[in-house]
Amino acid sequence: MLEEFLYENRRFKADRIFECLGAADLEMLTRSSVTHRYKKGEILFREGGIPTGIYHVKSGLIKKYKQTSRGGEQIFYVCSTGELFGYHAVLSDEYYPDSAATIDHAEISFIPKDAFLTVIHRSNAFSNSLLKALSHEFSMYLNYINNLGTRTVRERLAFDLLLLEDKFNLHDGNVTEIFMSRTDLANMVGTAKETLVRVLLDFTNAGLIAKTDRSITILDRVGIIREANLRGFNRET
Amino acid sequence: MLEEFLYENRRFKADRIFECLGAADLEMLTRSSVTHRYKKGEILFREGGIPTGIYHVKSGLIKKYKQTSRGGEQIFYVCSTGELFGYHAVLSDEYYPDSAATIDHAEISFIPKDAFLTVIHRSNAFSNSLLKALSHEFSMYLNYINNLGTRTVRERLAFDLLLLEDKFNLHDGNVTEIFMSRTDLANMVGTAKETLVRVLLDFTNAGLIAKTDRSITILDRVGIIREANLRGFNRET
DNA sequence: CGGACAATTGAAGCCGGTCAAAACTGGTGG
DNA sequence: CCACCAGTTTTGACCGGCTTCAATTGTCCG
Repeated sequence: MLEEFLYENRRFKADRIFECLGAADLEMLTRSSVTHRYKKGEILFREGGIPTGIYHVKSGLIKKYKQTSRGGEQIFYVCSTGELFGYHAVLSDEYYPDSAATIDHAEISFIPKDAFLTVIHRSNAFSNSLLKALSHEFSMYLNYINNLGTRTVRERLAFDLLLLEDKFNLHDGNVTEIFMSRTDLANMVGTAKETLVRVLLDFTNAGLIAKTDRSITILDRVGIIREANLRGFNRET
Repeated sequence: MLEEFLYENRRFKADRIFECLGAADLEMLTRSSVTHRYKKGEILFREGGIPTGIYHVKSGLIKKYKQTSRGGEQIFYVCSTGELFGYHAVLSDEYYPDSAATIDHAEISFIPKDAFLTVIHRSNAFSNSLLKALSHEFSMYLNYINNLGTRTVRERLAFDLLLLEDKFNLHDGNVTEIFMSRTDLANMVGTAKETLVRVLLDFTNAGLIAKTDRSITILDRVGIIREANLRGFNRET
């Protein structure tokens, strides 16, 4: 049931979305795309900016966030290898409603807006595939909202650690170290840095995790799941 | 800027979505739809249920909500006249991720899944129109998440009152009374009934609103906007 | 070896949740 | 028409999770 939930938290895997495309369309996309390397903390786009294309994560993690009134940032999603992002604004033909930045070194492809839209207008199958994917995404955000509105910091942190472990795991099957600054993690959980640190200490003392300054490793997965208190989270028949 | 935000909070207006349809497709939808009257509190569909079609609000208000772990409900959207709902689950071909119930008496049309999907597969223009609408919806939910995660109960309540006034206003241009139970309102703001009542009292004492038991009227719109503290809410250049 | 930044710890205070009980409302049947 | 009941709204009191402010320690890097 946790696995099921983590699955729900993966958005557009490019492979899956693109697989309904014919060879010509697929080539058009790949041919017009450009790949770049980014350093930690580079901003790909900002709230209010004009979208010019969509992004495809080759490696690394990307945080999607929104500015808060007090100057902080609220991270509401983390993209990992294979995921697409930045497509909402292109599709709705509006300004970006959020910002995106790298959490760490990353390699990202950029597909220009025109190519993307052309393919959409050409292929109804692609449109429908996107529709399905977008609709699915909603249930994910609903869970997020539920999470944010009804759970304690402790529960949310436990949950986010599981989620991040999953995201970081995608690189290779063995390492389960979570590299993320305390600030980013706090912004993701939706709490103050100080509170985050204290709960992390709790978890460490309870033997649930180990933290080596800039990385966190889950030692007792079952224990963390217990802390996340996922009862009644998803649809329970 | 508030207006702009309220605009963002309107989802699928059926008229706008359907206007790209040809006569044949449009007729197929209207012909196969059925309209019913519902009493207050009737449930249209539940979390985990199997979707069989989409809904179109003729009159009345509908709450969309998710069950919380402690048996409460978290309202994350209110549909008013003209809006469509229940389409996400149909599009993504999954179980309902949320529930929908009437807030008051309502009249609602039901369009069977098959008819809806047939039209989608037939019309690329319709698919693309939906894509655009769905994508737009995301920015709305992002704002909602931002709201929930970073603002006080007081601010959220003020904001939700403005939003509800807008929703209730759709019936006719003059009345701006908000009919909603304290419980529903609390669930919408994301707080306890008791807290909600206290803040409402505050607002009343400050002359911002008037409450006659089951209804609330905004007296000082500017004052409420100030309480909502919308600075830096949306994209600010 | 500093200097800047990140992480940690401490202490105080408030927002908001929870529990419990009273006041009020509308609806119902005698 | 009135008394009563069930559900909702309101008020009161208490407590605890989190935020905030401030200061200290730790760490990376030029």
